[in-house]
Amino acid sequence: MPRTPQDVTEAELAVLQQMWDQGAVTVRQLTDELYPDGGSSEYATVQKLLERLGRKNYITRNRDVWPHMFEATVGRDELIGRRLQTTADQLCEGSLQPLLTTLVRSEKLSARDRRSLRGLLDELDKEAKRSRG
Amino acid sequence: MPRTPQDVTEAELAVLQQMWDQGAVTVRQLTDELYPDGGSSEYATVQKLLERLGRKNYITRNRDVWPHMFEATVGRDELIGRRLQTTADQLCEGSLQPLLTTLVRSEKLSARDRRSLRGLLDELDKEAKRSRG
DNA sequence: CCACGGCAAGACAAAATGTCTTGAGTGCGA
DNA sequence: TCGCACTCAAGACATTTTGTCTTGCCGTGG
Repeated sequence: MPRTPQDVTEAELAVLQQMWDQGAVTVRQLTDELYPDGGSSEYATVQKLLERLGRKNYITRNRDVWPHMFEATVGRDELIGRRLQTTADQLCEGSLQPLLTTLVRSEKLSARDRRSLRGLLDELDKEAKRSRG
Repeated sequence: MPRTPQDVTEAELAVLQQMWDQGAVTVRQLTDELYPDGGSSEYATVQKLLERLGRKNYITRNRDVWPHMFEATVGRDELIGRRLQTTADQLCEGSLQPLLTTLVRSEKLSARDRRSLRGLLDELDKEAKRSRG
């Protein structure tokens, strides 16, 4: 029963969050944010995390500037989508429908949430009508 | 940066799935299903997985029968809910709303899907009104 | 040129996770 | 009753993951 690693680990995610907030950043910037009182070892840690994120194609590295600048190539939304699909694959044979149902049923959904969801559905209706002709 | 273990690992999940399908089961039954050509060591593996699931309170063990019978105390839906919340916590500051949006956008919802979703929302509205007033 | 910081590659340690070993306990049939 | 096969329980173990660190090289600015 082989185990499958995480798409993005917690430490890697912390790096991504910074990039989502700040756009292109250097290793130094990331280190200062993530390990405010860190020394040179933490710097190397961030380097390693970036290397791993790079290997997974979740970021790009601009080598034309000095120091190198890093940027996320995956957005928060896309990562959310991946996680949802993973959950669906593991628990619902790949179907997202049960997730949707669970979410909507979840009582944490406020009246406002419901309203905005309706709006979203309206948009989809319009879109469907338009593309249908 | 401490790492947090998974709620239910893949192997543990395989055990849970069996229980969801079959209800109360013995270690032997699980082993035969999960490791069709397995020997005595796989049996022990399943035992260990059950022990860990038990420690997390995801199953119960009936010691009054021989051999012991095991049963899931967590449902598929509940586990889905936990996973969704985890994703929300990690990527959306705990809010489920972005997950909902992502789902509705990503899944190609048919007109019927949309209608049934609206119906579900109507129910929730009614419920809210009822409990409020 | 030289000190300072960035870069790269790999070593490392702790933890997670799937698996296995072992010894004792339990019930059934000869 | 005894033997036997099966179950239970606890812990040891191997591998992988993951966060961290060490080290040596390199480029740049003073």
